[in-house]
Amino acid sequence: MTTALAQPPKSTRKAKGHGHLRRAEILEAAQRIFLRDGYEGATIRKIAQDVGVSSTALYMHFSDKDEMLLEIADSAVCPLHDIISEISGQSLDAGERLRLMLAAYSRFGLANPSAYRLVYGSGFGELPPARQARVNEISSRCYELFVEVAAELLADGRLRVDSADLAVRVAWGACHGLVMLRLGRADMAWEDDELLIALLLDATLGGLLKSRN
Amino acid sequence: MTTALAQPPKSTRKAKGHGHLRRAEILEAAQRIFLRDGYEGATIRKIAQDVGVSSTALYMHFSDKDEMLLEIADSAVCPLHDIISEISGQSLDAGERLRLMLAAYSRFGLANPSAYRLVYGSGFGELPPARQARVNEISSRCYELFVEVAAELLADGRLRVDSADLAVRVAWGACHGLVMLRLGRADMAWEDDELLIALLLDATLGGLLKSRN
Amino acid sequence: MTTALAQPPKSTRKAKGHGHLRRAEILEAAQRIFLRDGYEGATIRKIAQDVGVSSTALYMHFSDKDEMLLEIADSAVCPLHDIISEISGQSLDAGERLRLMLAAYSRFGLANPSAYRLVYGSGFGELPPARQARVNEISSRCYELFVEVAAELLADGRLRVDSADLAVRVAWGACHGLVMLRLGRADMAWEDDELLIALLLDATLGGLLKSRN
Amino acid sequence: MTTALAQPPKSTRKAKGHGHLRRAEILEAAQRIFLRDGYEGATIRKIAQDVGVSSTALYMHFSDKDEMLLEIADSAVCPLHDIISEISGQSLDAGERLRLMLAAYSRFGLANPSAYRLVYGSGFGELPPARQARVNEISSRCYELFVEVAAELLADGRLRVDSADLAVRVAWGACHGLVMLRLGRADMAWEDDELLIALLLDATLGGLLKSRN
DNA sequence: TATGAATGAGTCTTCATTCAT
DNA sequence: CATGAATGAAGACTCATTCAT
Repeated sequence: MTTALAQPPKSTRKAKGHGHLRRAEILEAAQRIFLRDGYEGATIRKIAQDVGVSSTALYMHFSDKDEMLLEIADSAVCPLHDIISEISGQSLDAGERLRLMLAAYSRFGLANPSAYRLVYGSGFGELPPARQARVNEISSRCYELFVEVAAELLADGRLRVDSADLAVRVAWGACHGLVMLRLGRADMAWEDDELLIALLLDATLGGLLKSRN
Repeated sequence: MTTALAQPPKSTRKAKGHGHLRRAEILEAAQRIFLRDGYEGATIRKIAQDVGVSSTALYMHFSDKDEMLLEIADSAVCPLHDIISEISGQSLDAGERLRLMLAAYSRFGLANPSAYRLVYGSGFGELPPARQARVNEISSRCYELFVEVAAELLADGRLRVDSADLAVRVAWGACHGLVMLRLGRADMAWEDDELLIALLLDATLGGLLKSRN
Repeated sequence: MTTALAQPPKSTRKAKGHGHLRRAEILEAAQRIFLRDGYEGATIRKIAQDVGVSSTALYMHFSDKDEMLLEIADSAVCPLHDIISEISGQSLDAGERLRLMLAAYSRFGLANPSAYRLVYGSGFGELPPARQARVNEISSRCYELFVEVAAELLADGRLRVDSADLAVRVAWGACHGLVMLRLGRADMAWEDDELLIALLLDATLGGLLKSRN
Repeated sequence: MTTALAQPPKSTRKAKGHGHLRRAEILEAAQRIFLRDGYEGATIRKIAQDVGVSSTALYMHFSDKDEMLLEIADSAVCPLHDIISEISGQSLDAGERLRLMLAAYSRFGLANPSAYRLVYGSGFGELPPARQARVNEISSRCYELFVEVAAELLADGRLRVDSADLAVRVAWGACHGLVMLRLGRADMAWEDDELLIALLLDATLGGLLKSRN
């Protein structure tokens, strides 16, 4: 998948010792902090200090705090999209494909809590509307892949509901919820992740798809 | 359900000549604002102004902004807990009971976005650990009701898995995810809420419970 | 003249030694600095420091930097308006009255450089448009008094031009220019102020008014 | 008119392969921006960007932002000085000449608000004293031309006052004021500029000069 | 019990300027 | 001659919190 945002200017790597600084370094730190402290909690100063430069320096590479968020969100889901997209292209039974995609999605969420939260965990007015819209757009990219497969299933008469969107939202929602709960309630003792995923997908997809015979 | 914190001295009459003011009044305003403007957006001053007192006055009743949050979270889920608890007490088939409880839970989330978010939407380190722990405790109260019923089902051999906890987490997770997605992605066109809930529960519980015969 | 803005809350004069602080004190300092350093140069911090309080403290009394400007401007011209208004009410020949009013206006400008500049010296985009509008409104108050008299003269057929506005603008402009030049070019050696004023008014009004016979 | 500062090395060809860049180009852009956005609004970065070079590059030609200002002020009044100087050289009646010069001066101010303001609108401590002195010097250049003619008139016994300086200051002041008012109060509805100028000069010079008979 | 006044730390952002290259 | 990267100081403003009263 190609991303409009994730193209750092590949600037000449200057002498490290001198404190010259590149986008990537900033992004890295920013991601860490964004994900640790949330959007409001991630202040320019914290990020700058974490990188070891002045706050002003960040403005050389990003015009805005929001621009950083966007780029981080973007690069955070890129791998996820790639994984799912790859599965989506395999020549497997559509039902199986959807299952694998959702499993991969959930697995990614569990394995990359901060990235996941950044993209899929917002949406409650913590972001200025314009930015939220762009995050939404990013977060929709996987959704669209899901819908493609679901549409295939619908066409084959294998969906128990009459809308690919509806089916996907339910399944996606279920995965999303499990991931969020699992990540958010670290205080609970949780089963093995794979078991959770399998169980959830068995249950959900079992109810959504007609069994092939 | 009884709540440790929410016991305002209902005796004192309001509109006392001097503007004497009680916890409850403040909480009420605070809740309104917390739920409207989010955690960061709810400033002490806004709340104080809304109640009609000085910011200082709030500190006479609450030691902290966070203490208010906690109490609000507490009172926000009280009704939810009551509803679910009530269902839990009905003499219905356990499977049906669980379904109704989960449906009521989801319905409440969809109908009370801010309250829901306040209690179930945190958990990513945005709160100081001690506070998060208390929110978790609050958020666990419904979970426990769910587990009770699931335990019943397990005892009756009607669970497809060998753990009431496991089953509940999957089902709860699914509901949680759908609610969060639905609330967070206002930009998407969504089906009728009842349809979503029904579909989700059909699918999920269908996979989790053995069909009674 | 009554002024909407200039009504400080007469707050109880707290123990001076304690650092309690009133509007008036702030205004005083703000005026000094506004007038010394211009609108852009008058920073909240400078003012606060000058008063001896934190920057935050200023926001207790004024919602805005602009609000301070406005209030200062307002109170700065109040006396001027009063003086001119008083002359305007005297039972003198209209021509003489106009002359006295303009003379008083010029005299005031020369005697109160900072106040004069604050109100009459802006207008080149240094202020945000909304504030400029309000300053303009303030600065128009004397203008209107001038026009009243000029209208009288016009009605009496004593104006060489057919518009009271036109006449006033020319005369006012001339006074304004002399004041600004005199104040702005401290490096030049200037004659006695009264001589300047007299000369200017002789010349200007001589050309604007028909000589009474 | 010759200017000490404005002598760019006209030899170097533009569009030199490497983007070599000369004072003149920078000044040009700087002037445009200074005049459009005012002193505070004209930032080094804007100018640099407008020219198409890095901000750093400007410091190779000017030591300071203020140095640029000075040079711009200088070149901004050059045309004005030229016009007035030209009139001053015509073989006309001295009274008429003065009138034409003042009219041209006023016309220029009205037609070039920012340039006018830059040179004649300062003088209230917004500039560091050293800079102000240099601006004053620039702004005095027209004044001197005025005085020359007034001296002629004085020698011919045609001045109603006994000082050429005095007469000029009054007349100049009047013009200055009308221009400033006209430019600064865009909110007022103004008559035709020529009418204003004519009226002002009729009145002022009428009072200053003895009528030739 | 309540308050008006005050504060210090913090928010994002912009500026003129400099340094090593 | 020119630059990209960086900086320190400053801009207005807001926050939760704390005094003395």
